[in-house]
Amino acid sequence: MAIREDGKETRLRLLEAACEVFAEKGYRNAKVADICQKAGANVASVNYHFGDKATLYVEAWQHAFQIKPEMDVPEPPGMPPEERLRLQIHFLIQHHTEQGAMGQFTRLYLMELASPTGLIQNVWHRLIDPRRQKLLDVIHVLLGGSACEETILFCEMSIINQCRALLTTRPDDIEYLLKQPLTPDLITRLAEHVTRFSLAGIKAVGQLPSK
Amino acid sequence: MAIREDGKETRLRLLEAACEVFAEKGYRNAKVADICQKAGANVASVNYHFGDKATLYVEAWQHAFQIKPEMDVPEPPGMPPEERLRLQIHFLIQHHTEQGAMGQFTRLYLMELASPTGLIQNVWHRLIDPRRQKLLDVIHVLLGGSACEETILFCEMSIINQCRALLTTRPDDIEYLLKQPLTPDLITRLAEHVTRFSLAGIKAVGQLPSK
DNA sequence: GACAAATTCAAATCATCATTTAAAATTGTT
DNA sequence: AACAATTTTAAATGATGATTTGAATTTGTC
Repeated sequence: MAIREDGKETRLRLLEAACEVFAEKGYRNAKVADICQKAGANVASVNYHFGDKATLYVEAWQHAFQIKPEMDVPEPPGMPPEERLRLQIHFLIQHHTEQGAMGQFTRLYLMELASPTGLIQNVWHRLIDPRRQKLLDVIHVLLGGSACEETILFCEMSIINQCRALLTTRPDDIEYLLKQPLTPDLITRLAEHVTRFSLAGIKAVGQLPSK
Repeated sequence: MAIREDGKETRLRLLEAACEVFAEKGYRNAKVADICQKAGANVASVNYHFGDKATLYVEAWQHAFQIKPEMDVPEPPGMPPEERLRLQIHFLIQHHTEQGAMGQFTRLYLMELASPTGLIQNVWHRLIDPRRQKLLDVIHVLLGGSACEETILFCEMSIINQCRALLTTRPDDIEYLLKQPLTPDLITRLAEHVTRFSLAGIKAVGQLPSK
């Protein structure tokens, strides 16, 4: 019986192409044809290897997450919470312009946050919740421990939504809003701004009596 | 020569239905058929009265903005900048769940911010810039006057993107993220959070040496 | 009431994509 | 080399939605 292995290569190329295209366009706007072309494969290959576009999306997610080790934000023990928050924010904001697996995953992640497909419900908890928990932990510490859960979650929203913007807004519009070209340096400054802005925000809402 | 006027009524119903549907679904996900059904008109009427979906979108924008007077955030003279910022934030966040013309325009506006169509470039400046300028003014004052333009624009992004989230995130996801049902009361608390968070953020980045 | 212009309507057409099909090509095994 | 399972391919099919068409219908004017 013949057990060919060459199909697995195509499958892999499809996964990688899918990551790129989904990360750039989002699920809805990504065309199966584009993915196949980028992968150098026939349109029918998506159906052959994955069944349909939705399944390809889910598998692309899982594939992008394979590189998990380098995905994690480094957190040396003893690092002050302010610094941990800074790292997480820079991580979210900067990686979306980065080449490589890490940037790709971040783009995929923020894209799903921006316009959720609901297709990865199962995958989501396993992949995202641990990362989310880290952010919540830092916020919790920064709030001073006495804050109610709602406050923590509100702060999380404030931070995530500031970070999301870079992804969900067209580059043209960002340049129009900020009145300057979107350089890596600008992104760094923006990350720094979001950090300071959010640190102060957290401290401020932490001083209120919790409900 | 006959000059019938009854067509104008249909045109108006189409505009109002278009506002609602576009505001709810965004340009891409809004179906011409849905708009027509809501307006009680035939599908062909969009073509007859407006030419195509894109033109209908632009005209819906202009229509939604007709109610301009009540659109403006009230700003009694002598009101402290903190209070002016609070009003603007509550305005942005709360109106998107509100009935009526004001809420509709806010939804349309935030929806275009969330996924820009690029169709209303011409309309945008005339309609949005004055409103945007008000927010920038308040931020400028709160920053203490010595801040560079980039800082002002960064703060604007921070605030707008916090407000956008409520619109660009599916209600289900908001409830999941915040772990509670999305009631008007929750929205009020969220608006209050964004206000405090942002006020502190602005004050903090205003104390840095400007570049 | 009859006419002409304006408006509505149901159905047809187009365009865009995802998905399926069935034939052709390739690979591993003998 | 021959064969069978696997993979690729071009072309067909389907589904969804926007747009167009041309025949009714309605309205204002005479």
